[in-house]
Amino acid sequence: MHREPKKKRPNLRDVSRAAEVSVATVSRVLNTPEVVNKDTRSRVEAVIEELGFVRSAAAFAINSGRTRLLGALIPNLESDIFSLTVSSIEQTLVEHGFSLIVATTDDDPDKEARKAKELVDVGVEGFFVTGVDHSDALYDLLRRAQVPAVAISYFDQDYRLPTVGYDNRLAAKRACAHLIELGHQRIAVVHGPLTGNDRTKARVDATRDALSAQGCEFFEEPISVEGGVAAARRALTQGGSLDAILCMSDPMAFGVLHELHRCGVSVPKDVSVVSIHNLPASEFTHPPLTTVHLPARQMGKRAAECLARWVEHDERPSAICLDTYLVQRSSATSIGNVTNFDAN
Amino acid sequence: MHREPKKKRPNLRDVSRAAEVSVATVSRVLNTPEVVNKDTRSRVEAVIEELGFVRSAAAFAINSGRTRLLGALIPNLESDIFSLTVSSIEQTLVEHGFSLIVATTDDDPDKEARKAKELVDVGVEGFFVTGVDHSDALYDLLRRAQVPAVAISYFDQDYRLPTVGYDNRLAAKRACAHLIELGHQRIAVVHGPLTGNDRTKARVDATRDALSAQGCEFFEEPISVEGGVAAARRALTQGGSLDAILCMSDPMAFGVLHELHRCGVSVPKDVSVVSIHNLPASEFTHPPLTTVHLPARQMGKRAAECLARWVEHDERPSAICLDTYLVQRSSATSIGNVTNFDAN
DNA sequence: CATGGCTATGTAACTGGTTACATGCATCAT
DNA sequence: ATGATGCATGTAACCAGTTACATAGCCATG
Repeated sequence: MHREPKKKRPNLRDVSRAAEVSVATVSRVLNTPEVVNKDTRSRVEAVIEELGFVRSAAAFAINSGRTRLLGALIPNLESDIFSLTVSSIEQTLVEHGFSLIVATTDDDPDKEARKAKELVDVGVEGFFVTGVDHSDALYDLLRRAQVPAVAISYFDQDYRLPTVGYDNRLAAKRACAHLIELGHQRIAVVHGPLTGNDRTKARVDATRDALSAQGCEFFEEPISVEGGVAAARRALTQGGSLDAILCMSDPMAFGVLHELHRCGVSVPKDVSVVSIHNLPASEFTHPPLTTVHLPARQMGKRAAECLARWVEHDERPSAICLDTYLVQRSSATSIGNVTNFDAN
Repeated sequence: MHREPKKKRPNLRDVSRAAEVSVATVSRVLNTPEVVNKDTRSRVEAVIEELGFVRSAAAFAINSGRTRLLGALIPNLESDIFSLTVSSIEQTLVEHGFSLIVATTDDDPDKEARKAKELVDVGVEGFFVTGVDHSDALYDLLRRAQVPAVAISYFDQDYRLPTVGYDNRLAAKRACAHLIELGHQRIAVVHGPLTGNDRTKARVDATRDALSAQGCEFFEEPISVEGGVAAARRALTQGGSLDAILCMSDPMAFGVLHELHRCGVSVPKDVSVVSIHNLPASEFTHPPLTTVHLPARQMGKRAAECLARWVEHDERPSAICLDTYLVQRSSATSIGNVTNFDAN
């Protein structure tokens, strides 16, 4: 009763009939109002208003070949790691007149390929994918559907898709360099799963190289605060004595800090903690976290601009590498007043 | 050169020609393969594969009237408050074969109406909106476009749209009741902007009622960790002596805890802190945060199910109220050993 | 052998818009 | 009076699919 009987949505023909003009004229009122006579136009507009006409997106798309839809394939939305980027992508795309479909993949290439297929099926004109490890099915789809895609969170000049991201190896190296500079020798490296996550892989690889002269042990747990707690617990018990903990991702560092505090380990006095990401929350941990800044928002913006331009003007973008830099706060300090010998 | 000349995507007619069958047969292979002869089918499938045919989403949509797209209008994605819900919505929708377009509104009803228009223009079959304060333009659009919409993060049995959420007033009352029970008298209430945010409004209203017997002062800052820091600073300086701080949202509580710690105020010994939301991070603050749990994930799931069913089976859902409950951790304690008189 | 039913396929209309081209008509210079 | 120009509008084809209906071939039944 408070909901009218839901009659069929009126279409262009209905409007043209009611306004006693041709469909072409109605279409013109919609698309190029300036070419139609003022009186006719207002009459048509009145009818459109009266009938509550809304143009069918599908019919528009079938003619223009444009859906103004882009899709983002991201591991998840629950962590700030990606929600910041997605947020930035969405805000930037609006300026270019695109809407964004989000699809989560759980870092599973097969799931990613399936979701990509669904995105194509609903008509996206382009994609964002995360990282550079993807299933053949995805590449195949991109080729067949001729849909542009840019890869984010990673930089690789030579990758088959344009990448917009940062050098994950370098980011890890910056963190390592800082720890080395501070004189740390026994370092626990806390990281997320290596399968399906090329970002983590690259960082862990670079870390292994950079810390080859130091003693370091690796602890793998899920990328989450809980994961950080678990890793810290393991590092504390089985890891013997530690100078520092290096986290490959801020959420894990939050967990590490929490667990160290709970165990009465003082940061940075007893153990230094350094991480990678510089999420907004990292400024407000106890103590504030020293971490390598990854420009998540900027990356979203740049990637969105690239893909928008690619789709609109058919200009394939070239790879973009964004800067990372260490943000020194107070969770890491020199091994300090006690034995501060350095090997070389 | 590494990118083929981008010839036009093959269509149904191209396939039918190459396979020497009619368009109807190709269409049948796509939609009801069981009715077509095995040999014919495999021949057509081979051609589809060979030509790299992908069916046009727009053409499919124009016939079926189905786009399988839903839209979510949410204030922002940067905070866990919404990203948890959106994540849950997305995961649930996949099971129903829908894709999700996200659009952020910054709690601005006009921006929301504009984005809603864009969503309709790209063809969504349904909406999620946040809260119950919206512009007339939005309601008008929903009516004209005949697009179902459910409102989340809020419960109101009598609202014009079905709501799937929780009782924000009750959530605030639970927090207040806890503080009263613990004997707190001088309470600073930290909250986000009241304009355009009905959730905050409802909570602040309920708090004002519940704490009418206590002394309480209100501090408005942006809903963010920084906002919490700013609010705590103001509360500490201009607020005189305080028993407790009640935060209307966890991110603000994180800032409050941080600032109190920085100022050497011990929680909960000197000041108790209670909040509303129970974000995943709330378990890992210092000290762990006592907060009223709002079922963000569950809400996303339920809302997604409602809207999916509404769109598919034309069953308008009725409002759903999810439970909230206090999670006691260690940021709030009885006013305790010192003067613990209660008025009634 | 005609009839009926079944299966597999084709023809053409239809979805709801856009748009190339045609037309009608007023204005203006010749 | 005549043709050129330009504006406003209409007609019908077209986009890429789906689908109602028609048809053709085959086998079984009476």
